[in-house]
Amino acid sequence: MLIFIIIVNNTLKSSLPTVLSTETQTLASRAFESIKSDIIAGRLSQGSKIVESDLALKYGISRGPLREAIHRLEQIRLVVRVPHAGSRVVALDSKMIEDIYVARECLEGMAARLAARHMTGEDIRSLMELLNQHERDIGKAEGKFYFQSEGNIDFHYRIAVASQNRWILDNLNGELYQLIRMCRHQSGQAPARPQISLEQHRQIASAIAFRDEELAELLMRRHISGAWKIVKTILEEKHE
Amino acid sequence: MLIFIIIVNNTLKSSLPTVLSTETQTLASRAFESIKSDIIAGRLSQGSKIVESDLALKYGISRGPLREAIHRLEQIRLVVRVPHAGSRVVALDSKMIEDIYVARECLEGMAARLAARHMTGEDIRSLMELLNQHERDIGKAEGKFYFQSEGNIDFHYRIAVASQNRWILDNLNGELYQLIRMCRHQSGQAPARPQISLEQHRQIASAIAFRDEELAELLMRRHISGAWKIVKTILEEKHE
DNA sequence: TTAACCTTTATTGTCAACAATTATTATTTA
DNA sequence: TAAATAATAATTGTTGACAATAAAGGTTAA
Repeated sequence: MLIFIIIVNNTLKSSLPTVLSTETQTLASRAFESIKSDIIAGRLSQGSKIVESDLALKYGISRGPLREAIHRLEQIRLVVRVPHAGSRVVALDSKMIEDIYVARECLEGMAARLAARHMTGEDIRSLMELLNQHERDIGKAEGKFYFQSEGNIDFHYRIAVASQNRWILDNLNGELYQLIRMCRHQSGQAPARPQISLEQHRQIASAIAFRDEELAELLMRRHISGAWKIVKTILEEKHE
Repeated sequence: MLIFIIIVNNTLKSSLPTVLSTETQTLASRAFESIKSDIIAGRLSQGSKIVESDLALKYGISRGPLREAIHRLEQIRLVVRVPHAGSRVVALDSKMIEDIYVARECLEGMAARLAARHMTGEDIRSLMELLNQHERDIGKAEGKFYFQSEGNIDFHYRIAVASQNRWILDNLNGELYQLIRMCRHQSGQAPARPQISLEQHRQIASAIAFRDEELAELLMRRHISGAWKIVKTILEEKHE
């Protein structure tokens, strides 16, 4: 039996499922979660080879459930696998990151549109409150990119949930956000322009409050393509 | 090393990977393909329970690779699985089909935009030729919904490929198109308004040829949301 | 008769050994 | 010395048996 302890940070309550961490019932699930966080945090470095027996030993389980975990990691694109030749941690290059941002742009744009359609008044109030919380966090925890970064994803996650579209939600939460996190953990953390980002979030929330689907989608798409442009320049600088 | 063989049918050359039939190397892959086509064709009916040992016996393999096949089917959403309780073939309800069409709308919209950016002159000529072929097919094979239906997906597939975005391509080709096929195979085949559909495809191709990204995306989104409206009315009629 | 509990059965989860494949190294030959 | 080839080692794919869990059915008590 394995017990997960949920640490509630009173200054920043996160609604992300990563934290709630439903006490997983099967060895494969637990291995999946462990390896996933190892990859995202960079403890398993990009492009490094994954040997089944090694990892099985490391986690104290047999190769069966570990294989299942790897297959699931392959699905969410944290691992690439070639038959008979083994699997490696994904290596994110510039093109791949661009693809991720472009996919996010259209999916989250649609999510914002649907959120404007489906969110209840209570949902919207709660969303506004989250943004206020973010504002306070920015003031307090200057330079603490981690919290800011998670808070950022938190906003986007709420929109994705509010879309009430399982495909969109699963894609964003199951694959794209993970890779964004991974990307940040490695390339010197966060984009770090919290005020601008917060302001854009406020505009999106406002459009949702006014039930302006068109505008909500438009603003979200701009917000994300803008984020990509910044990431891109950072990557290009780094490349020299 | 893996070699793809493209079989060219002279009356209807399909660029779909379903046809190129990569000679799969592993038992799990073969089982995956077999079960997938069984589900899509309705030989495994929606919502029916999947018992590992039964299927293993049926395909003459052991439970190990069969489990892997089921996991992969779960990823592409043809199967839903609950831990310790087994897995069932997905049961498509109206809401789920709507979600699929909405996801398609934004992903393919973006794909059309990107196609307008990336397609070469040769690509565009080939696309036009495909549409001419479709026109001939409509004239010839009246009522042969299968060809029309596959031809329809064929057009969309080319756009997705031309987007040069792996996420978008994989999502469409790996998950959404499969479910659309499945949906058609069951609910009395095709939407059957080939001329209108063809005309809309022509408009999209034209926008791509003019490198009008904005228009290409707009037209594609209309095309798909229009298709959903028709499917929706059919479903509602059927429900009575 | 119904509800709770226990027993049985069917099914999934896990394991360790075996087979097949690929990568590596050593050896031979030009 | 370099290239090609064969032997070896490492790793993945596959199998059948065993353990754990959940569903089904029957039994007992209120």
